[in-house]
Amino acid sequence: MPDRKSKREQIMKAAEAFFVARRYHEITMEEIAHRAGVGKGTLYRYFADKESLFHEVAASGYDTLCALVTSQGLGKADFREALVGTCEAIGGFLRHRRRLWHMMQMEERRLLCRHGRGRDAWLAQRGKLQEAVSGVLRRGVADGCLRRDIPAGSLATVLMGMLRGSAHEEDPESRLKGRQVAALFLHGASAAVGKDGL
Amino acid sequence: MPDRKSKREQIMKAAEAFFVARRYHEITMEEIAHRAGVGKGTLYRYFADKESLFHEVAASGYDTLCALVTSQGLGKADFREALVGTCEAIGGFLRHRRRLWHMMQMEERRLLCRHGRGRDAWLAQRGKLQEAVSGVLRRGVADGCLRRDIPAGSLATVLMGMLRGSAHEEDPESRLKGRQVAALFLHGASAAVGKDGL
DNA sequence: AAAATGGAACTGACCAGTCAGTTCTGTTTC
DNA sequence: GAAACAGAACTGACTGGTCAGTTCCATTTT
Repeated sequence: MPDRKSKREQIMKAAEAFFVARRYHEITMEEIAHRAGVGKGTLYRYFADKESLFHEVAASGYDTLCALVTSQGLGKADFREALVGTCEAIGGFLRHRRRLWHMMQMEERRLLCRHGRGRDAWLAQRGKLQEAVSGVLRRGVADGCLRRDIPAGSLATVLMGMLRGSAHEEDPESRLKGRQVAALFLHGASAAVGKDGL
Repeated sequence: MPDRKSKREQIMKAAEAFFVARRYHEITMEEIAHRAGVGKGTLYRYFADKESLFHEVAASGYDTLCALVTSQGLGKADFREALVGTCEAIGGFLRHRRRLWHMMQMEERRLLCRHGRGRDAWLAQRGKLQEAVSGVLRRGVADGCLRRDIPAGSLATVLMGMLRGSAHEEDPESRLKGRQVAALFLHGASAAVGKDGL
């Protein structure tokens, strides 16, 4: 039945379910083991300790997110399509896996206070996402669609903030769609703008 | 010397210093007591337990933030000034007290998973901030400066996201000023915009 | 003197991580 | 094909340490 790799994933899945719902110190390894359907000792055959397990689950979120942006954003030929794709990809992730995102933030905070390999590896992964989004925007600059006075990196950070903000909205009615955020990002909230915007 | 109220603040200040730097379970009440220059027993004369202490520190962040927006944003007569003031106030807070903000996020997550008075009180406080920012924007709508097709509340959420995003930028060089974020919010990142933007 | 405090000592709950013993799986031998 | 074997994978009871919260009393403050 499940080979080694899939058992690892099975453990991570169980761990994620708990870690995203409660705080680190409120989760016991026993619970995780139980949910994963393995013995407690088995956890330690796959992960060095609780901290590593937490870290790996958090880090996996970046992998998912990067893959999404790469396929939905960088993959598109037209800049506007790429922008909307990026917004939809990131927005969807933030909406459906909000708690995982929060877990990533917690892990980030922990790592950034420290120094060394763990910190650098994390920053590298975060940088990859930043780079992917910036890549989409740089194409917009090259196409003459985006202003040149603000670096693409800064624009990317702001765009991601907008997406995070709008994903934060509880009420699905008043939550902006990816396309709307993209339009807002492009043309702003000023009144002097056509309805559709893109 | 210090009266009851100021000793309470002294404890909260010490607690904040620890809680923003490490995780909940990594902080001991003894450390906090020591840093605050009080006995461990005394902590429990001011706060019911560790959880309450954490909560009160986190909640105090919202008080500060609301006060800032009210004075720097809602206080201004002209909409554009109010917008810039709001951006600078929130941006400054997020930059200088980033870790406190993060602590607030953690507490929020904890409370939103639950039900009852704690949750409602927190949402009320968060609502006050949202309301303050929306208030500034509603004035913009009334003045005809802002588009009417998106509710002020949604615009406020997006604006706060932009501010959070730009405050997140480590490098002070490439970090956008409050005024720039305001301009970006108003007119977007599209190339068809004058340099200054406001 | 009454109230508040510092801080040491204590208690009981809790849990990460360990390890001796068990089960599973694949291989070799007869 | 079955018996014997090897060792990897797994298990869960156990241990040692930690820490929140309490209690107590000598000391300070009001």
